[in-house]
Amino acid sequence: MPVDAIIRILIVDDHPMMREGLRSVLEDERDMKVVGEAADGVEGVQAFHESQPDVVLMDLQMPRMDGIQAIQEIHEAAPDTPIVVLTTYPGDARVSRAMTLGAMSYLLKTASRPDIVSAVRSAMLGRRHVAAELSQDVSEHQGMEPLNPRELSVLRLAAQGKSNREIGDVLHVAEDTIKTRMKTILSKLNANDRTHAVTIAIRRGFIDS
Amino acid sequence: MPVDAIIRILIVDDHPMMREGLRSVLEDERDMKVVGEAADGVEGVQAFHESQPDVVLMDLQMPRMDGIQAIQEIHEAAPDTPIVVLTTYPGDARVSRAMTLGAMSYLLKTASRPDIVSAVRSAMLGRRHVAAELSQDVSEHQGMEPLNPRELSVLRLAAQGKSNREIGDVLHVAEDTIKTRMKTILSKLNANDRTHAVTIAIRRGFIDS
DNA sequence: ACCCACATCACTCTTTCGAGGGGGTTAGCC
DNA sequence: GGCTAACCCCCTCGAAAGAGTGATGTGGGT
Repeated sequence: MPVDAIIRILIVDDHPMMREGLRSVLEDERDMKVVGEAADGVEGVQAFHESQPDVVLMDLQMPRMDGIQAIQEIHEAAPDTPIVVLTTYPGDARVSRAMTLGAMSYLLKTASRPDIVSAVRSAMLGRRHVAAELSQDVSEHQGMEPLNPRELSVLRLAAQGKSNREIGDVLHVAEDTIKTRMKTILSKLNANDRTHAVTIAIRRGFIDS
Repeated sequence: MPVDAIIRILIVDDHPMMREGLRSVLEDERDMKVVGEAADGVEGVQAFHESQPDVVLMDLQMPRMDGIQAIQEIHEAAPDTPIVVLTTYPGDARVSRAMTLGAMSYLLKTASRPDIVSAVRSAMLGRRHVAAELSQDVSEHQGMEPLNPRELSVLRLAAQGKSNREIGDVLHVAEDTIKTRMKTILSKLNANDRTHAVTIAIRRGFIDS
């Protein structure tokens, strides 16, 4: 560890201009240095091992491996390295997942220069932080049961315009089983019908469109 | 017009780091100058009138006034000023709309430094351009009839979990009318059912989630 | 005047949904 | 052994949805 405690940072984001902006802002700080950049999750994990940063700035929504999985892999390899998520809002479900899987902070891309800098510093001190705009939304939904994997499969197929019968065929179970699942889904998401359920699930980040 | 033909640029994007990156990249070019920045559509239109740029770099998906509307207003005020859209992919419908309303080029945020610089230069020369990843998707759907305003209203209400009867009540028409509309929607979007239609419409950018 | 896109409504018929009940099996946890 | 979670299945029934077909009105263009 260097005496001057320079904070070594890895940036993972698939937008070159965003990386450019982050690099420029962070390197303006005397005690920060960007030691690596990556454009997707796979590159990110690899770059992490190569550059051994003190902090990782990570986007979600990237090609190949998404940020969630990259967070998981990096966190497993180095549980003490703080990961700061910096992304456009993808729904409370993804925020919760990211935080559960080891993210230290969660910022929106609308964050200003000081927001970013101070998030990195706070993360180095082990302080967890979630952007105010998010924390409300996340806490609103906390306590609600999340959808389990089976329910997610059913909902994804429903989103593709499949009937309960067709979903049953795909998943090799009876149509009645799908009906039961669908009822649970509607109840968990507080949805009026399957169409509403899909809308909610997309908005909240349970499934992709 | 200055003798050296300096290209004066306005950046409109709600992500400060993205603006920072763009500014840094563009100002590296000898003949380019960023003369204004704005964080939403309202600010963007205002900044346009104040700074009178030669080119506008515009994000869609912004608070207050979105990029589509801002493009429209700027294009009405100054039809000769090229507008370069720079955004994450919001579906072919929005690309088409942006281009129709006066955008000169359409880039993805995954665009690299040279992509951006050359897009600005091309735009100055009046060359229309759409990122390759998009043009395929857009041309695939071109020729297909787009949804008209009434159909959009119906679909939006369906996405909220309303039945045909309820949609009819809201729009003050008979349930049968909604059924007819819904059939047209399903046919236009090539959807199996209303749930599928909503998924497709969100993906393609006809409606928001 | 004619065409045409848009909007509205009606009637029949079949299928699917979703609400409401009722079961049952594994597997792991303490 | 109890307990819970995640699965799976069955039945009824009324309310929707969606396919098919046809009709009327209206405003804008040419």
